[in-house]
Amino acid sequence: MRYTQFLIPTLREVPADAEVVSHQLMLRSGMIRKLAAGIYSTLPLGERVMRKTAQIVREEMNRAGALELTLPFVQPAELWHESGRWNAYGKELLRLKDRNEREFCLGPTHEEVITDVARGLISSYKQLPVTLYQLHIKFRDEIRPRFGVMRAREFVMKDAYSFDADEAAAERSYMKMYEAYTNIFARLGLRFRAVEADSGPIGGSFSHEFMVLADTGEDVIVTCTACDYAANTEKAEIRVPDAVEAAADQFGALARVATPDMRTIDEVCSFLKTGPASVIKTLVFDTGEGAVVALVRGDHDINEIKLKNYLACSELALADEDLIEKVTGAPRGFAGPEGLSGVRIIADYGLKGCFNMVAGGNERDMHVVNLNFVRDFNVDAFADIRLAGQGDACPRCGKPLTTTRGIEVGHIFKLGTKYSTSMRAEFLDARGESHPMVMGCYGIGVGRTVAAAIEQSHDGDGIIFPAPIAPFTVLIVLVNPTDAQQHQIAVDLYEKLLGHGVEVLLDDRDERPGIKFKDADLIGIPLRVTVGRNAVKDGLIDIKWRKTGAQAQAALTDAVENVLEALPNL
RNA sequence: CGGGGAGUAGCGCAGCCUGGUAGCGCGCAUGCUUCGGGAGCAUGAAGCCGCGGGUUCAAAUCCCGCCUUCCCGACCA
Repeated sequence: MRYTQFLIPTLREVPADAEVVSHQLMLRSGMIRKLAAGIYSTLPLGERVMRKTAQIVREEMNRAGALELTLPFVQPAELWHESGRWNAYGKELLRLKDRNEREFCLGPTHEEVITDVARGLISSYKQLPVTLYQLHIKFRDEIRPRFGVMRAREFVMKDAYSFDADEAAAERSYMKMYEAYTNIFARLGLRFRAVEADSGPIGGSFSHEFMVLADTGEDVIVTCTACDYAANTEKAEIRVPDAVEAAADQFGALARVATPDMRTIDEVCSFLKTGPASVIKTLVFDTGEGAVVALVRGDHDINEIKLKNYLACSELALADEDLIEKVTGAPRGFAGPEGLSGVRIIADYGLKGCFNMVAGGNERDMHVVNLNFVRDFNVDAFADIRLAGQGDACPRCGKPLTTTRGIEVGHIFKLGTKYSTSMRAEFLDARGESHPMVMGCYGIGVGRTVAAAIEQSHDGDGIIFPAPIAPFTVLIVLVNPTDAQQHQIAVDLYEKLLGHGVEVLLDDRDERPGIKFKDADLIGIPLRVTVGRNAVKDGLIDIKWRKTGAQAQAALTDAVENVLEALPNL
């Protein structure tokens, strides 16, 4: 491709509304342009990157035996009523009506449609297993789109769905996808990690997220320093500590102290000259069907997902001021476990064995000190309800966990029969009995993967594309296109490389060299070849590696060979 | 939805407080010079000052309402 015949509208300045690096660089390099919040056009350069990424995904899905198809983007409400998600999905589902007032939605995911397809086509165990996938657009009306294509409302996704005759077979399909995903992200040249994840409202027995490791990631993941345990903090378990019950003779005398206007753990701690580990954080939650009180140590954070799973409730939110007051008799900031009645109290394991604690006094401007379990208050249960973090014990081996940040680029779920049951997607087994198909679903955000790659691989000058997804492999900078000799040399090289099947971009613009070099760095093509006065004078070209900054000179006569040799190691 | 910013040329911004012919830098077009890391000079095109209402002789500027957008939070495969 000749630069003058392509369209790469690079920006010198950083667009004001781009915060994260990948977003800035995708705008500056001319890959994307914003149309509306969370809605982007993909420009020719970005399109090449997206397609390369998608193609790798496609190849690995095919290799795993999955079959590509395309499902409708606009979906009738009836299907969503069948699965029960028309009401359950919330405002993220963009609903619309056609000219006859029939209700539709834009597909945020395609379980309903694929299940409908499967029940129409599959009727016998002989047709199973089958995994179907597509690469196309999703729309989710996110509460807050942000970070460019990382959290867009409209985005390209690969979504796959497996159908099996039984649990064991479904697990094999799941493992196949797990392997395919591992291959995909490895081929894309990303540093990533598969982690155990919460399966969320979709349900199902287990789930893994594929995380690209990057400091700017939205998700925090914990990994074990000793074994291979890794999980999203939403899910990460904490080993139940060996409880050492405090002896009663260590208990101090329970006392109430005035703590005027001190509502936060920090305020109370500095006032009472103690540390947050000696405080019981008392949180009131609204489950929609009554309040629940959760207790965690002051230096710990509640994990609402764990609490929600433990309580097995469908809704869970921090209580508002009114409910707090109803439950504790005090305004926010003075809740404590002592003297509460008529409400379930769940305490985190981290509080086991703690004694002489500080907690709210359930009265305005009052806290209690030397509060002790059993003597002063009781709980309904101890459970693992806090967020795992640096130094917590690994649930598998007990060694310390460490935290890193990641960007979720893929997620695989074992769905079970949730959709096949509600939508009656059934097949006949060898004995003629009817069963719901056992399903799995598997997603990869293509745009997000590209953004994650950039997030993970860039420098102050611009993008450093991993070679497998680079829009071009080689960029020839023709320093002075008005010099006929230079021009001829560059075009010769360009055509020879094209002849070898190399994806080459020839920068034949009549621009100053500085502009060309800056743009070259910005758009991040792995290998740069400079044809300038040295080529005319001495028959030499310069080769520069974008990733390492390494440079080499080559004789014109060996140029093609030298470039070809460099390609496998990009 | 709560809190906080911002909407003025393609991009980045000033002007607004104190009302009076809409500016700067980059980019774009043309010409000359230049040409191995974002050149110089000259000339030029380009604006519904987010939208609607109000105050005023006069509104980018003051007042009211709305929209959009970004950030933090809540939420979220």
